[in-house]
Formats: sequence, C-alpha cells, structure tokens
Amino acid sequence: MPELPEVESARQVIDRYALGRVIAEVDDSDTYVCRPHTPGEIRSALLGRRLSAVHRRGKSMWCETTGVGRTRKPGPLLGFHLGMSGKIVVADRRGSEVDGGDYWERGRKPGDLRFARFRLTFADGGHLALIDPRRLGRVRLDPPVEKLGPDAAVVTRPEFQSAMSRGTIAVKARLLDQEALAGVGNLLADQALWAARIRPSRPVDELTPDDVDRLYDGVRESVADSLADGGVHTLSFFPARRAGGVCPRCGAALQVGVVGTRTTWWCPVEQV
DNA sequence: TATAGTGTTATCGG
DNA sequence: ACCGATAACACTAT
Repeated sequence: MPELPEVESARQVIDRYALGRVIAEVDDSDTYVCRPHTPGEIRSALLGRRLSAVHRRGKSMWCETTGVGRTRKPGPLLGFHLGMSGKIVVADRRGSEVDGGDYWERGRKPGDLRFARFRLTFADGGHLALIDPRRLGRVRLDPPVEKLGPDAAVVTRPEFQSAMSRGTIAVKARLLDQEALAGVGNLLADQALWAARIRPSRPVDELTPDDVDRLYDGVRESVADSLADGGVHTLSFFPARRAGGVCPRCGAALQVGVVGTRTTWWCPVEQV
C-alpha cells in the first residue's frame, strides 16, 4: 500500500515505460475513481495524444500530454493518486507487465486486470492501468497539485518549520496534512516521530525549536531511507508496529492509540 | 467469522 | 478559523 516511496517507484515505471506512446483508447468508465469527470471526458481529452513527462509531489503524480502533430501542442495534465490500494502497471504489446515493485498485493498475478479501474491503451497494443481493488485511488485531469505542501523528500528546514507552525493540532495530524507537507503517510509519520522522540499527540504549539529540528531530521531521514530501500516496509520502526511490539531502541512495550484518526504506535518511555 | 487498515475528501458539530 | 469525528469507497489480511 503506497506511501511516498511506492509512488515514486510508480512514477519511474511510467517515466521509463509509458512516455512517448500514443494513446489509442481510454477506459475512464469508473465514475468513482475518475470523479468528478463524467465517463468519456478523460477519454476525449487524451485520445491521439501521448504522455510526455511525469512528475510527483508527495503521493500525487501527474503526466504532461502533448499532441502528436508537428507542434506537439501541450494538452491537459493527467493526474494519478494511488490511494490505499492502487498500483500502476504498464504492459507491452504482448501483455508483458512492469510495475513499481512487489510492495503489496502479493496474490495478484501479472496480467490480471480484474481490478483495473482506469486504462490507457496505446497504439502499439500495450497499456497503462491503475489496478486498485478498493477504488480509493483517483484519476483526473488537471489535478490541483498547487494545493499540496512541499514534497517531504526535498522540503527545506525553513519550509518544514513553517508547516509545523500555527494552530494546536496534534503534531502527527499535521504531518499527515498533505497541504502542509506532501508525502508523509501513517507509517512514515510514526517512523519520523519515533526517530525524533516526540509523542505523536503533542500539539504543534508545544513543540520547541529543537523538537522541530529533530522532527525535520526524522522526516528527511525516514523518507530518504524508504526511498533508498524500496518502500516503507523497510523502515526500522515498521516491524515493531504490531501487538506485543517493543521499542527497537529501549525495549519498552509500545503503546497504540488513535491520533489524527489513524492508528498510531509510539514508545511511551522515549517519546514525550 | 469479524475487524482493522500504509488515503483522501466532504461534511457536520463544537 | 480551527479541529475532531464520521462516512464513503470495497477489498485483503489477520
């Protein structure tokens, strides 16, 4: 289930395997995943064009599109969000697939399009599909990416300080706010707060400048590690995050609760 | 068998 | 304006 590193690997799959191919057909019939568009709206915007570039900010991706004519006229942006169960697969003419890695959905067999909620068919016979059993993902034209905060992989310290200022909300809830900081999900948030030794329920207005500094380091380090190691499952705090789990540093029994509506694990001894 | 879940968005109430 | 809670989505893992 995707967080920032999994979205980045999906972006790389599109970048490497889908760019430049001409769009010959579009299945945008899933009205929930393609909301607020009506069926055929994305199709008619994309037919005959090609994907020319792909970007990521936080957990959102979008493709630039261009016409195939001499002018390569820029067209609408095609946005993707993987939600909680989404996965991008790109296939060649023979149906042979590549995807962003085996990070979830271990049971799915390559080529299984049962849960394809959106599909571009290319003129060469291959396709790009969003596989998404729970339909929590999203495909839309011209996604509002300008509303997102700075990307967690490249956010600067001053930007982060600004994102953590104002209000009284729990620090974990703020980390999860994609308009404040884009790309931190539930697991990365727990990891970063554990690394910084900060209790997830601490109100942001009670954080000291030193707390914010350590949290910045924790976020950057957690994101960098998960990007380097291929996903949030590789994070050091992840294995402890279960019933009976103990703090990997001090061995204390972890505490579990709900913060910012999400299940949260933390070390009650070290995270104060 | 029952329940929780690595996400987002909209809405309601305080 | 801010914040917490809830529902919706529909499937998988435990």
